[in-house]
Amino acid sequence: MRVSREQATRNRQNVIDVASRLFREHGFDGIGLKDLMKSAGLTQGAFYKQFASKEDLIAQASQRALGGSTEQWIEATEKNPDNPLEAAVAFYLSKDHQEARMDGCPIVALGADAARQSPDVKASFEAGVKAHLDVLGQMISTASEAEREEKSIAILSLMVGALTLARVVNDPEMAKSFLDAAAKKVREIA
Amino acid sequence: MRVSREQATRNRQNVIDVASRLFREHGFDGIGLKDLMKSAGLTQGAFYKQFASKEDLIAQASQRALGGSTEQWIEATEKNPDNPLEAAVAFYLSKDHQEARMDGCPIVALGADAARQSPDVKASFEAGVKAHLDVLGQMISTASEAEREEKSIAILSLMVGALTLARVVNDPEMAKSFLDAAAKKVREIA
DNA sequence: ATTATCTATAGATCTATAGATAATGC
DNA sequence: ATTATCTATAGATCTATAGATAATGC
Repeated sequence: MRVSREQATRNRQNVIDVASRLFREHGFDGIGLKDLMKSAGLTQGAFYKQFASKEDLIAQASQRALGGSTEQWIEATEKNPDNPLEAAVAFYLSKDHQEARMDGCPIVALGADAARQSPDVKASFEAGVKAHLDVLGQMISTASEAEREEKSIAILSLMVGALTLARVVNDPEMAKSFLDAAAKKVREIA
Repeated sequence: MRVSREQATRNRQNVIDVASRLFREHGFDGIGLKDLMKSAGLTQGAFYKQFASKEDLIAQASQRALGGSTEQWIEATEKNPDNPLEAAVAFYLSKDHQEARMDGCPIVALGADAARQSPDVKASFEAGVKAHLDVLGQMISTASEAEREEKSIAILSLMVGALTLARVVNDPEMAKSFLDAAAKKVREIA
């Protein structure tokens, strides 16, 4: 039954990956450790050798999710170096992203949940939001540093808010109008 | 034990009110029916004579919360008829609102939760979001109807996103910078 | 007679722990 | 000898239901 330390590390990383996706899909309270470990190909009993508590996993999975999200922004930048912001808008404010909660932005998928969590979990989100703002800041050409920061905050807020609104309504056309209106304003701000 | 029909109606309304607040505080999955009914001064056994299921209450409490939120926007308008948008910004993008999850905007407090719920619950949110946009639209002086709608969407998105970001970080100064940057951009958009 | 609420409970699920097992790593 | 994972379980909590109770409303 015992596996090598290397395999145990891989297992732990896999649990964090799986959790970062399942939490985004079902919320922190919407998925239990039994189902979560099963999705990672293990049983519930293996959990507590790897993590101190469910909250510990929540903090680590949040960090992982935010890191992956920052990575997505950077990839968008690299895909279109001449107009990185346009590339970011195209992926973030898209129907695909709206429907792909499990692989999408964790700030939107788990923002309301995170606001109720411990400082440890919020620390994961704080670091992730900072990283997002840094990446966004590099996409903006502006005069002063203060203006760069303000614009980054406004653009991230606009995009997070629009995707949130798009996901809480039933009507697909209304959702699209939220994403489109936000995209237009992002371009005006930048 | 039995109470009058009038009292039963009052009890049901009270349960919906209490739920609309406790759900915002703890999330739909973060509070059980036992604690919820206890907070309303009843026992769990009384629940199913009043509601078909927990999901039924979630839909009704969401509708109540969104309605109350729209009401807050209208009150802000009435408090400062000369500059209603400034009044709305002052209450929505404030430290008080950031800290008052239980009585604040349900789109921010429950947006991520609502995205995972049934069409019935999303219908409550959709109607509420529409009402918010209508109230916001009346605060904006603009040339065309299309522009009014786009601006309303952008402003609501910006405010929802900024409050979400403010609530997921630990650092109070960072939170304040999110609210302030959003307030500045809302003024520029309107 | 009806019914709003109560107490009690069924059956499922939750987090966390205990002890067994078997492979690793010294 | 150590330990990663397993099965099994404790104890709490979850949604939902059943049956008793007592006040309403006909």
